[in-house]
Amino acid sequence: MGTITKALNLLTYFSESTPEISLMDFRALTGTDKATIHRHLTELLANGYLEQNKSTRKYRLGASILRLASIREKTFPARRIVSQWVRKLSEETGELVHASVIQQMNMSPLCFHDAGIGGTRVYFNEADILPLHATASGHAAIAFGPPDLLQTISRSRLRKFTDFTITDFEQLKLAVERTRQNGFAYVDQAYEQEVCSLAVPFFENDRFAYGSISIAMPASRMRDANKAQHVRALWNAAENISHELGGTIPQNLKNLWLIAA
Amino acid sequence: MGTITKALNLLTYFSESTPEISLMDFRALTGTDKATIHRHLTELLANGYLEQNKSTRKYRLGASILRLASIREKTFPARRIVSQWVRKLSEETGELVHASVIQQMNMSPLCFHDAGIGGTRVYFNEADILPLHATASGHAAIAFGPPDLLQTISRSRLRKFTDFTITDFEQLKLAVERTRQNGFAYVDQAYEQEVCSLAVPFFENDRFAYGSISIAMPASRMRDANKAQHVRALWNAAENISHELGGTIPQNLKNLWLIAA
DNA sequence: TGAAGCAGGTTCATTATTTGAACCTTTGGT
DNA sequence: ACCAAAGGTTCAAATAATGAACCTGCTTCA
Repeated sequence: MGTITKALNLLTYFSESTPEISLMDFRALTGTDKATIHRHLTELLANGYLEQNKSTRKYRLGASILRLASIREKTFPARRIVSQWVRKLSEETGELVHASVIQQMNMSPLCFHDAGIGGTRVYFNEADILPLHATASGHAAIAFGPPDLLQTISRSRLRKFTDFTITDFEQLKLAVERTRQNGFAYVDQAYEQEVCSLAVPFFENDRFAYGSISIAMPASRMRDANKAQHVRALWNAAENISHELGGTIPQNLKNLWLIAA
Repeated sequence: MGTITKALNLLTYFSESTPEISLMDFRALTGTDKATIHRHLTELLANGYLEQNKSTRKYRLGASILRLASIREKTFPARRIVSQWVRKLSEETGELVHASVIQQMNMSPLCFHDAGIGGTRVYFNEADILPLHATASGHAAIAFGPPDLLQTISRSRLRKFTDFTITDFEQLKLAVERTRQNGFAYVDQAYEQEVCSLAVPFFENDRFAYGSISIAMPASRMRDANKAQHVRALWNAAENISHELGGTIPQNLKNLWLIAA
């Protein structure tokens, strides 16, 4: 792991519940020597990726991040585009909907929306990163994303989150194959207990998925009838998102969708 | 300059007008060897700070930045707080208003708003970083911000932007002293031709300025009458912003404002 | 009040990582 | 099918990152 990654890794410890972190906190979190951490923090500070609370000396995320986020959204408004469809889908279905993009070995959430009609709610934290092997989002990404994803995953251990989590690579390959044939991913309680989810990929080019959009719901509310309905709604959203992102659904996948719908 | 800074520096080349950059572009921009740049880009890519356009192989800002920005705004909503006052001030005065935070040797813009009533408009690019010595924002920051700022500046050359730019450190010290005594900064066409600006600091603690809020206007529209009015409006905005950020205006500065108002 | 404890921050010799010239590979144009 | 240009990789040389030890300033408690 290079120095850059080590430094950037420090930023990932911030979250809604942990907005400020001290030097010693970082040492406890990372196990690295405090001199090293301090130098990394200083450099991040100098570049505006962190700010320091002058009285507590704790660090928080800095203003440079906002500047960059603003540039990205103005020039490649993936979040804005995706979020309107996520919201629409959530309001139509009454379930939690989220969209995530492929990042290395994980799915990084772009946005989510919970219309929250039902009595039980699925918890979702935008700051969390989702594993590829244990979520419908991830399966959709593996099935329709960059072809090297599967191979990359094969080199790492598959963490067990629940009793349903797939931890065997061959089984994962089967699940991915099923996803390819169905044109959507379905994962049942493999990441969180009592939560199952559906997902389909969206595209910013005409080759590999850029990310996926997913409906997560309490297992108790999942019926075959609404499952088919949800999948159709997801396909529709994915088509619109891909179009607005300047991408297209690959022909073979599109055919699948047309036949099934 | 450490490796981290070199890598993060690559991100600063992105802007609204340059949303995608290729490896060779980077080489031309930085002058560094392409192997080095490539490794840096790969590491930024792996951490989601960049994404790669699969067809052109060019790089663009990544989704991790959005995630971090979202966390920062949820836990320390400086931009949201500041932007409402910036907007209000712009609408009241009909001029361009912007707020920036102190970052190392520069001011990093948080947000701006241009009510655009006048025939001539001041151009403002959110992605640009403002020099401390040549802008009212900067003078306000030096005068009321961390005490080491002046010393840091003394070690670097003061770049000449226009014929009015202060390039002599002693002169800058005088201008800062004047700013301290007035309780606001006034800079006349020192950064851009025909643009002059007023600025006052705001605080997120009770010691040193966190940033400054500024009105920029065509030199032709600047009159002593509206200047006094603008300064009062800025003071009011700075007081409100500081309060919402959890900071307070230091007593000596507050006295100045009370007497002058 | 003053001594101890602790967190933040700094130094410097050691060590490991970054670096870039040269090389290989892929892509796009003619 | 070729060439040129850009993307990407390798490996010895050089430079920058590392962490134990040290310093400093703040808080706490006898």
